[in-house]
Amino acid sequence: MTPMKEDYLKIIFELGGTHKKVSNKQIALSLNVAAGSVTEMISKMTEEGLAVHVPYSGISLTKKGVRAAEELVRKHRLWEVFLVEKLGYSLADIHDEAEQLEHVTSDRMINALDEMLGNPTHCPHGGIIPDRSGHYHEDSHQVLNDAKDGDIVTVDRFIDNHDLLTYLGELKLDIGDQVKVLKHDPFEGPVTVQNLTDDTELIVSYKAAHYVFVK
Amino acid sequence: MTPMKEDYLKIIFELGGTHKKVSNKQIALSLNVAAGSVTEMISKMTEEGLAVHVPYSGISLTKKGVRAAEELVRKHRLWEVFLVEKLGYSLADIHDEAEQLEHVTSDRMINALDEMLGNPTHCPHGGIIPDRSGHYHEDSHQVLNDAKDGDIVTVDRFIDNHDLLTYLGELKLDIGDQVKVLKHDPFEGPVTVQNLTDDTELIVSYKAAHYVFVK
DNA sequence: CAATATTTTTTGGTTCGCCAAAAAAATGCA
DNA sequence: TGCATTTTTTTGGCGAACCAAAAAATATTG
Ligand SMILES: [Fe+2]
Ligand SMILES: [Fe+2]
Ligand SMILES: [Fe+2]
Ligand SMILES: [Fe+2]
Repeated sequence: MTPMKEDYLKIIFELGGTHKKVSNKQIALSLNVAAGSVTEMISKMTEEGLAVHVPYSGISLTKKGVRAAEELVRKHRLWEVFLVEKLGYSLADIHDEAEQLEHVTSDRMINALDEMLGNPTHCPHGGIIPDRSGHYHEDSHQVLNDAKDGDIVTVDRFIDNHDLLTYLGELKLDIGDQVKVLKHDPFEGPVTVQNLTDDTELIVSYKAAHYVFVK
Repeated sequence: MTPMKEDYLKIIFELGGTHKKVSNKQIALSLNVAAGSVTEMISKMTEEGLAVHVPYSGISLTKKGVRAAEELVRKHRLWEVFLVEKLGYSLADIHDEAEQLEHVTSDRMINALDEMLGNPTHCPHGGIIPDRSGHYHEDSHQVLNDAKDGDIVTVDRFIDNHDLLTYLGELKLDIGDQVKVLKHDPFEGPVTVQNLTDDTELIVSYKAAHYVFVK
């Protein structure tokens, strides 16, 4: 198992490789590699029993692959909690550091870290942390953009992309905030919401409104 | 800068590359690589201004190389403190984990970790932790084997090799213990000492007695 | 001061991951 | 259905780091 192989595994998992087939192109785009590199890496992962590949059709994970991916998500998110809680990092800076740490973390280390942090259930972006046995179930599915005008919702989870987080930070929109949806502009225009927590009005871009989960 | 290059740098530093020339063979032996691989890697490090290489004579570090090596030693040792203090690891298990972590640790991260740990000055094996600006000076130089029969000395530092630490753990010889040297057997035989801390008699192998520093 | 032994460098070759471009297959649409 | 577009796979090649074995340089020693 190598860092790049681990990243392929994790990305297939995140793209839905547990329950559906993921395309070569999606993987190539997500990892910023050429399509040919994906074909090659996937064939190795197939030999190792981590993935199933039907040529020209798509890629999905085996049980073993899913288990390994959960383990990585667990490591990634626990390190994120550590960076925020213990080292005073801000939300936008933790992802890249955790991306490195996850690949050099033994089972023993991650379990000790988990305990030290008090067995947290969510990462700082609101994602669920799989437990020791890999149980994992992302819970919020509604996206801010899907909320109707007039709805009052609670911000629950962010996709952890650095630029998005920086943008949301500037907007002062945090996890846990209650917001009232005021209006959706047409033609993929922004969503205007009122943050009830500090009573300010925010204009959230169409794209960002798809990366903010609410309930 | 790559993990392997970093390990070359650190080993040259530890073999004395700051003040003298280190041989190709020493490096190859320490890193378990072929001599040819060392020649190759060193030539890259020379191009990058990290090392100075006089063919057939030896290798030493430039100022830049020394600075980078100190940074790595600092990262390595701070992670070791973390593993013991925060995650409950034992002395013998920390080196290999720290060996991985050191290569994925940003300056920001290590400084935050340093602060979180209360700016420790020594790693769990008794080695000095260079400060933020890289100041570093290993202080104890006398080795257990050099102490004369009858001397009473304090155990100060161990070379952090897993097998050595396991052996010393079985012997119940810890850093801080006061011991009285009883006798040196001839022909590279063991050193017999009395541990004044718990009043037991220990027989320490000739080789191990070179890896235990005292004052 | 040779002759031998050791150390170092050079050479030729491997594997791993990556890429660009060509070829093949699947898909979309007219 | 048939042609064009998109996606995927295949091919040929590259750089990094490794090795084993050959060649060159240095060191030891009788
Ligand atoms: Fe993340
Ligand atoms: Fe990663
Ligand atoms: Fe160590
Ligand atoms: Fe290392």
